[in-house]
Amino acid sequence: MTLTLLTWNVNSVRLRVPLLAPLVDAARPDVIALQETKVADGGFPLATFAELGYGHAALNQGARGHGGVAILSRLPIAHVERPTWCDRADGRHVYATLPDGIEVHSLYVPSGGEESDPAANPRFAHKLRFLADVATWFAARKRPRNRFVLMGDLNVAPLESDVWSHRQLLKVVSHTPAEVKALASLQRAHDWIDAVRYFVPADEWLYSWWSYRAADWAASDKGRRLDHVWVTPPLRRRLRAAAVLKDVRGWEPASDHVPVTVTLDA
DNA sequence: ATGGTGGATGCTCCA
Repeated sequence: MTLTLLTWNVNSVRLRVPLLAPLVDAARPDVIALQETKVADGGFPLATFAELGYGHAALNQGARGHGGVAILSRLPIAHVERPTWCDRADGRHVYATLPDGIEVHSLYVPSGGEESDPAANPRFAHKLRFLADVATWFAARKRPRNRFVLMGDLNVAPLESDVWSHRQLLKVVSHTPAEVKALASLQRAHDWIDAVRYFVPADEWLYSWWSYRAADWAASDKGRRLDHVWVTPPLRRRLRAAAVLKDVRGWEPASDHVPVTVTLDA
């Protein structure tokens, strides 16, 4: 028995409905975490997910037309929470507990705008504060036996091999030293294990996002690994597989992010 | 140095 978890920034869940059945066929996830659903809770395509076998849902809609996160599950979920961060109810976090006690999180970190100076760019300041506040919260909840999975668009590519050019992206929001440091603090806050890099060595390039602005995303291959699955130490020995579903970037109509999966021994 | 695309909304913001 295994438990497969999938995270995907869908960039509008309604537009991605035609891709859901083929994705489920390809990845067979038990739990799906979505970000950037861009839909009010009343408009969420719950029936589509139910038909595919995901009859359990936890939603946190975003501001009108933006943000929004969700968890869809084959298994019952309980204890659903929808934290707000930085005093903004903008639908960036939802979490719930599976029947075996694993707590799964779907998190959408602010992208941070263009300018990489927090004094000049309030969006970047918000991103850094968001990461720091989430880190403080997880540190306060830390218990040695916690079995947590944190999935989502963390909007930071931490390793040199997580971007197409470390040197050229040092001042580009998503790979600046300030963000990488903030993400590292979040990772330390609960001793999170990067479940994808657990299987893919740090000297191998790995991306989960390719800009819409490239004429040919596959040919230029200027990607970044912004989407992550982390687990707490009690789940380490249950890690069985991880995958970044790069092909999905070519499925039309495409999101600019691809799904990432991690499989645990159950 | 610049502009490039896409999504939701409604004549612009966000990523």
